[in-house]
Amino acid sequence: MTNAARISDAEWEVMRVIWERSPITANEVVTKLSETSDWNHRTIRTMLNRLVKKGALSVEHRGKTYLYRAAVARSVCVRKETMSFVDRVLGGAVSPMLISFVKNTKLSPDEIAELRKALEDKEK
Amino acid sequence: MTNAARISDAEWEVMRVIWERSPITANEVVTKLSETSDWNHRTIRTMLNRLVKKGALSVEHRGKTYLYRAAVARSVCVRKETMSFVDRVLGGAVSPMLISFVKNTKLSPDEIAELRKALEDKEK
DNA sequence: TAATATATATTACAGATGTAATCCTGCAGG
DNA sequence: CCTGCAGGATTACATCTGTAATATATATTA
Repeated sequence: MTNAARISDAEWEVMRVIWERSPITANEVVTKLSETSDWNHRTIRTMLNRLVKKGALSVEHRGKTYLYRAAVARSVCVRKETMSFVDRVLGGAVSPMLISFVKNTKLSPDEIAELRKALEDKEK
Repeated sequence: MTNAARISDAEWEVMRVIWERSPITANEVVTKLSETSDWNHRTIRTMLNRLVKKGALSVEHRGKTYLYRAAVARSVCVRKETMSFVDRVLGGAVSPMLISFVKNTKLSPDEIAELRKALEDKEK
């Protein structure tokens, strides 16, 4: 799927579950999402169908049930959404956002170290 | 406006112009946006109206024209959108995004320095 | 003063989204 | 063998969004 359709807010919720444990049945998705949301199972099925139609998921007939699996890489979708976010909300300016996040987010020592290293590599 | 309605993608474009130079007339918004988009002026007016209805803008009758000004602070909206983005797309995990951005974004030496400084402050 | 230009107000309309309800169908149980 | 149930397929429906078109009011100009 080179140019996947846009994934909506609610659909991201579903995709995150599927990226975490793919392949997965509709029922498993419903069960998993019940822990964190109060969507009706019909609603979840609707989103699964739409995601298939959008090409973000693929289905495989497995007995009486379908098996869903992600058809687009999480990293690709994340990157795309991030770019869109940076353009739309920040007007394309990435570094103010980075600085603001570094200042306002709790980061572990490891994460700080990794960021420093990335910056050093960059400076060369 | 404590809890403003959601600002849509296209509306962000308009809001960015208004935050930059508020108060501003509809015409000035149209002119400004013509530089970067090819929206019909009708379209822009529609968005201005919707933004007023949403409480994101306020209007003041000034002669034959209206003067628009932002009714919500940019920083508040940016923060809100950012939080929503981090939750939805990253599942709440900020640092992988930061690292990925540092690695993949062109940053000026000044920006790098500022980031390093923010990290140092953090380490204490 | 009537026509024209300009700005605002109202209406339109299709596709996306959130949120399901209803219909259909094959398998398991009585 | 018939029936209800678990799942999938189809349909629903109000809002929101993108993208304007049409209508109306007002100000300026001939």
